Amino acid sequence: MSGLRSSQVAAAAGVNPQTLRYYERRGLLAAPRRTLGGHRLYPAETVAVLRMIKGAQRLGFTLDEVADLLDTARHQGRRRADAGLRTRTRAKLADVEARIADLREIAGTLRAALDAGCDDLVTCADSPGCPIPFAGLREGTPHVDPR
Amino acid sequence: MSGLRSSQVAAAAGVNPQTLRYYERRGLLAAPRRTLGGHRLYPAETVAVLRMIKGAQRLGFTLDEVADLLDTARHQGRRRADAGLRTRTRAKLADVEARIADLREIAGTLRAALDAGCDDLVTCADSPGCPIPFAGLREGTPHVDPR
DNA sequence: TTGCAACCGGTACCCGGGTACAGGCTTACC
DNA sequence: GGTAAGCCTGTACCCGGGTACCGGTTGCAA
Repeated sequence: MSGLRSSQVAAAAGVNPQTLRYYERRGLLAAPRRTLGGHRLYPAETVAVLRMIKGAQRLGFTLDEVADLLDTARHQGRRRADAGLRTRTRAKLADVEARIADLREIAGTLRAALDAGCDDLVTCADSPGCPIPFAGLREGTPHVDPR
Repeated sequence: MSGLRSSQVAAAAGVNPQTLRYYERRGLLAAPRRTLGGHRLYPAETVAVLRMIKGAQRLGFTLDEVADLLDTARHQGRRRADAGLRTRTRAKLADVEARIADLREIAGTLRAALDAGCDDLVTCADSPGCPIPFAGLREGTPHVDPR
C-alpha cells in the first residue's frame, strides 16, 4: 500500500472528499502523488494536517490565514520557526477576547430588554427612555464584525 | 415636503441607498409611496426602523428573523403583542451565551498554546502530549458556528 | 431649456467556505 | 473481460448580506 485514496483521507479526517480538492486549490494541501491513472495518493500525515486545519478554523482562523501559517511553518522550517505562529496566535487571542467582550455587551442588552418587557420593536427603537435592546446601540458602535 | 428621498433616509440611518431597495425586496421595509415619476418617498419613521434593524442585527438576529419580528409586531399589533418578541429574545440570549462559552474555551486553548510555546503546526496537531491549540479540538466538537 | 444629480429596475458580482453535478476515465474484484 | 464503485476535471450553485454596474427616467435649479 503506497498511500491513501481521497475518500479514505476524507473519512479519516471527517471531511467531504470534495473538500480535499478544494483545499488543494486553496493552497492548504500540497498536490499529492498520483497513480498512473491520475488518482491522488495521499501520505498518511495529510489526515493530521486536515485535523489541524479544522482545529485552527475552530479557533477563528480563516482558510487564508491557515494557508499562510502552514506556509510559514514549511518554509522557515525548524530553525527560527515559531515567530510567525506565536505572533499570530497572540493576535488571534486578542481578537477572540474582543469578540467575547462584544458578545457580553450584547447579552447584557438582551437581558435588559427582557427585564424591561418591551413590546413593540419599532416604538422601542424610537423612544429614548426605554432601555431597549434595539435602540441601545443606535448611535455609533457599528465597528463590530460579529463573525 | 412630503417625505424623504432614498438617499436622505440612507444617510440618516447610515446605510447604503441600495440597501433600502434590498430590504424592501427582503420584506424588511414596506414599499413606500412614490412621486408621480416613480421615485420613492419615505416617511420619517423609516429611519427608526432602519436603526432598529441594524441594532437587531448587531444583537445577532438574521435579516429573516428581523423581518419576522417586524411582521409579528405589525400584525398582532398592540394587544397580545409581546409574546413573539420576548420568546425570541430569550432564545437569542441563550444563543449568544452559548457563543460566549464557546469562545471562552477557544481563548483558553489559544492561551495554552502560547504557554506551551509550540512550534510547528503539523507536528503539534499530531503529538498527543502537547497541549496544543490545533489538536485540542480534534475529536468531535464540530458543533459550533462561530459566526 | 438645458444640464446634471439622483433615482429607477434588472442583473451581476463580492466575500468565505464549501457542495453538487455532469460526463468521462480508472481501479478493483469476480 | 465485465461491471460497479470510485475517482478525475470543470463548472455551477448554495448560504447571508449586501454592493456595483447598466442604460434609461425624473427632479430640480440656474
